[in-house]
Amino acid sequence: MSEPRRLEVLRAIVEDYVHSREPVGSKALVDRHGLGVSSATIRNDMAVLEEEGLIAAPHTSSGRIPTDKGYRLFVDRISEVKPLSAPEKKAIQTLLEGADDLDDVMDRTVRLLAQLTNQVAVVQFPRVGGASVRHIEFVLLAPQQILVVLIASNGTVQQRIVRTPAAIQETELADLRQRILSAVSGVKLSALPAELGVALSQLPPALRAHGGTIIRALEQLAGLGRDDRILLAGTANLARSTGDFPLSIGPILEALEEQVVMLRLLSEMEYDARGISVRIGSENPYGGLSGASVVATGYGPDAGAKLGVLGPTRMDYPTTMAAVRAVARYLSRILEE
Amino acid sequence: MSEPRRLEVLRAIVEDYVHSREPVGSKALVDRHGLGVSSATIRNDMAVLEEEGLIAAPHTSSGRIPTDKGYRLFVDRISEVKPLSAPEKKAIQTLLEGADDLDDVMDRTVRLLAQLTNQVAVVQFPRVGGASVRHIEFVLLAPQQILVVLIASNGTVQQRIVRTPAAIQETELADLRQRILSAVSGVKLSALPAELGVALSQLPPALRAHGGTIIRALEQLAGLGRDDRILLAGTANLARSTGDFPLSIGPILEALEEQVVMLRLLSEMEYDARGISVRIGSENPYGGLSGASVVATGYGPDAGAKLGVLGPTRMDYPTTMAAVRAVARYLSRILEE
DNA sequence: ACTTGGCACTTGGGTGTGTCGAGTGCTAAC
DNA sequence: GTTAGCACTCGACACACCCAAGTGCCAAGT
Repeated sequence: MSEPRRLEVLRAIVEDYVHSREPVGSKALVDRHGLGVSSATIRNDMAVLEEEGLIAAPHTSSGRIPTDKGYRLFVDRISEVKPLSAPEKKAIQTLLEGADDLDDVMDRTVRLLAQLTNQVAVVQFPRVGGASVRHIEFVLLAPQQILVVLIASNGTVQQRIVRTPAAIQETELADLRQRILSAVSGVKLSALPAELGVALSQLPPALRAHGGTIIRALEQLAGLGRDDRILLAGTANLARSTGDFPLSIGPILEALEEQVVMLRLLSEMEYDARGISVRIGSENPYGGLSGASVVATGYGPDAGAKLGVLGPTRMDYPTTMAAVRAVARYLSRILEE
Repeated sequence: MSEPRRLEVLRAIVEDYVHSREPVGSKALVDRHGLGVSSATIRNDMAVLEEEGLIAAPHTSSGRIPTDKGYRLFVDRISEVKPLSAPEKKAIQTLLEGADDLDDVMDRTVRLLAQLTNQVAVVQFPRVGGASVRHIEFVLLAPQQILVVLIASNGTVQQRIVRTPAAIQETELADLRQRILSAVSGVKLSALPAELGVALSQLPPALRAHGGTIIRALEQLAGLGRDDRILLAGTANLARSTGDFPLSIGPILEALEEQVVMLRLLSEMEYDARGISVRIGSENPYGGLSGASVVATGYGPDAGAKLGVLGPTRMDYPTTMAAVRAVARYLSRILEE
């Protein structure tokens, strides 16, 4: 009863189950995969695998299906990420290169990923934390209304309209802009709040009141910037695989809709040597997502922003992982320019 | 066999079916609703209603369910929009007033609507077409890179970064801004392209090249503004009512994901005297949405932007219509300030 | 001209039974 | 450590059956 063969059996079970959706028995295994042993031997192997908690039988004397633990072992030790085909790579590249806007790039990416994997795709907007301040602009819209614009070095633009308690002069505003801009130009967005605090304390008292209002707005722009936005695509793919999910897909849709949940989910993933993170079924922190798996990875300069897909536990991990990795790479490259 | 009673029967069938989900029979009708006649009479009425295509029997000798046509008659002639309860109104108001940002308002609105109706809520961002130009700003980010910002009177801000073929001076840019702004300040966004064309032709030749680049960007900002964005909430509500939809919910999720489809859908709705538009089942143009009904209305100054909910044909129309109308009103009021 | 009671008929759903096939676990032999 | 064989277990399916709900229609009543 050799160890390598047992792993081979597990791999075969996973692969068969993934594309038949049905419990797989010992006989079917020896038929489909040319293992050089008889079904009885496989049965013995399967008994051991079951004892180890890697596979389970839905009911007495039916075939076996992989457990979450079984998938985990499969992903970690058995499977190999299989590279995408050349035409696929080509398609990814041309599609992403055709985008003009950052919004457009992200939109195309998420759709592409959904289509490629036939699952729900999730991408998080690039984090602005690593970017720095490129420009700041204040525009007086009305005596007590100021448009505050913050442009980051990665091309993202944040804006917000604030009301000031008292009227402010155009010249006064220009002065403020000059002072604040010179204080924070080139500063990393993550360090912006601190620098703004310093800048505020150095303002002449006459400018303090309005300066405070504006600086608070800037802090918000830097903080809750675009990096807390996520994009979804392919939710319809969930419906196709009804039955793959133990419960209904309701809780999953709920989770997807709650950006906060998804953000936490993505940020909590840990990355293995291959740079891809997989959360399988019950490994997911949020209860509604047991029965679902998440395959994600980081992208961009410091891999700070995340992107990934969500699908049934019974998913084709090698292909999915390949697609996720490939899309992340191409996206990183596009964003670099 | 009086006409009024037949309508009463139809109403009773719709109401019963809506909250029992089961075909309703003649006996159950006389029991639950105190119609002063026997079940045999009701049967005769139902036979007529069936002949008129207002109700149908799923199989021989089972109860009847309303057809799309039946719902239509119900909505048009029988039902009354029932006002929301005072606490509900209060809740809407306080929730919406707590928002600070336009984005925040829209986000709260769509969630609110989903929760109120237990269905999928859709809101379209306010149209900018009716709004006018409040301010224009050009920011020189790099010698050949200009940030173009367009602020509309309704508070929406559009921005875009354009590259110019040749370097441009700060002073030159300020001059351009001055000329263009004075030409289009206060102009309706819908009329902006025309006015920009005039402005361009009046520019001194030296400014033409850069001016053209910038003006093209402005045109785009005015055109494909925020009004083509929609927000969704409550998709999980679809899952709860599996079985209400003849097919799977897949096509519906697909349609919801395609902003273009939803935008067309919303814009094509026609509004009756009550100002609320209802599309029932097969009345929907897009095939994937047969089996679903849409209740929508306009909001904002000229009711140009739309908002509504999507749910199973078997929905509680009076309550849903009331909720949609109420939310639209409160939203309009909030946006006015 | 409606309304009503009565009755025969239809049908989906639930239940119980029997059969079939896939699959297991175990034991004894190789 | 592997294999063949065998008894056993279930789920899935088909079939028969009955029941309750409901209809359609007819003849009688108002």
